[in-house]
Amino acid sequence: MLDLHYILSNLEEIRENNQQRKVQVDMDRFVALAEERRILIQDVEDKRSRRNEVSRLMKDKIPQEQRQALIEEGRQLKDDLENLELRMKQAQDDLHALQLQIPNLTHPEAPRGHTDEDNKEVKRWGTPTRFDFTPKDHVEIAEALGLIDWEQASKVTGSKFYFLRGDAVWLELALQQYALRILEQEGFQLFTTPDLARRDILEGIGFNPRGEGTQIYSIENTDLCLIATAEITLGGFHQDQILEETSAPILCAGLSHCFRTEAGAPGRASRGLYRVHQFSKVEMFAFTTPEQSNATLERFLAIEERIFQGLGIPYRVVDCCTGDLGGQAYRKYDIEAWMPGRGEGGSYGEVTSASNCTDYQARRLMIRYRKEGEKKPLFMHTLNGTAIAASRGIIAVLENYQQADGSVVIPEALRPFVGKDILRPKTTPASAA
RNA sequence: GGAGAGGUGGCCGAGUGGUCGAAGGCGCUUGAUUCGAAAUCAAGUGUGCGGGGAACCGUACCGUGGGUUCGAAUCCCACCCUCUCCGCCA
Repeated sequence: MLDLHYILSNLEEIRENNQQRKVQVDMDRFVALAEERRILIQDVEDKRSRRNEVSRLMKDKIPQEQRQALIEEGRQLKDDLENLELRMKQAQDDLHALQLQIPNLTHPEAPRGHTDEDNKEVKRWGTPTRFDFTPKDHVEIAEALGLIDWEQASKVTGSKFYFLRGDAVWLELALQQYALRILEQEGFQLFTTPDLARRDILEGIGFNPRGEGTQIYSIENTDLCLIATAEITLGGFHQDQILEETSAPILCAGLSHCFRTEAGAPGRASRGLYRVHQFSKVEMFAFTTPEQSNATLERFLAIEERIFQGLGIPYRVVDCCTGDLGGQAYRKYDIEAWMPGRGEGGSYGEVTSASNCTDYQARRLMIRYRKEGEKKPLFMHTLNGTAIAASRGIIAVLENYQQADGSVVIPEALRPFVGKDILRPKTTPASAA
């Protein structure tokens, strides 16, 4: 959410930005509602002021006649207020709803464009893995190794769910541990977070849990939702707090499950683990001062690169264009890992995403800090970035490290956590079914 | 899940209808004292919203949402959360 007064005094900039970001908001209506709200607030406060005055007069001993007149006036004020307050609240709610639709401002260097095809590749690391055999995709590899069960999952939960089994369990835990170890070294506080959060936290972070096409599962008869990312719980952690400037940047790493309905995201390049309803993820989150946030985004990207370089997985970095930023982000970098089994002859697939949300989330969640010499508390900046999404990490490992005989070599960095160097197809038929 | 107690400012804690944005204490800031510090003394010290160039003025906020009343931190109702005991359970 952007600041109301900033919007009103920079209308042209906002209109232009909305257009760049492919978001349509009726700004004329916004301005009209803002004015209506202002007038109603003024009316309401005038009435309240008189009401307080009347009650102040009445606490002293006064002639019965005067008292009766004041009581009458008080009753009248009460009726008037009831009506005015209702209209004020309506105007406020309507304005707020529109305000939420207005996307964040955009970093001046973010590429302009409409779709992810306009994202700008800023870096490549490694070269796409070459094989002297025809590489398989992770679904086939996992099948041969007995690592993922889709069929039984479909009975239990329906499509786009899975059971990891056998060594895939170690692999998933290994990826999490590997990432968490690095983040601890980088000075992050580690968390495992709730997998659910209240609706207003989701909304504060910028998710819309209601309505058609929502990505969010809701829990019936409660105000809780399954989280789509630990960004939600970590960001909500400091809601309504005023923090010390000296504590910034606050770096948090959270492990959680992530749940996504994936409404309206069919087929395409979403085979296997690529797009699923549930996965586990280690997420980075930062609360920073405004001066720190740009550098912190670069730092997040550097950490993500460290993680994928450590795994020896080739990747490229893209600077996301205006149309692909989402509402909250001021700037966003994605890492796309090389996935040999993806598409025809392999392609890069998104594995991380790091965003600087500036004060957009903090304003909604009231996360502030006190700056030396400033009277008013200021909004913090928030950033989030993927350390490792286990599901896509598994894809990248299986596909890049597959061998001609169907086995998969475990990347050096993961071996201490997996407890083995190589995953081999079972030579004897699996007895457990 | 059952019984009881409770949720007040950065923290502790008083307050049962108007004199309460709220006593007192701690903390913090500034000043006095001191060579300096501690101790002591004095003053200040919440947030949002509206207006204003500003000083400031108005308004709201005592877990959340409703209600009673001319007037609610205070009375009533519902919900949420915390603590203690019991039950259940990983």
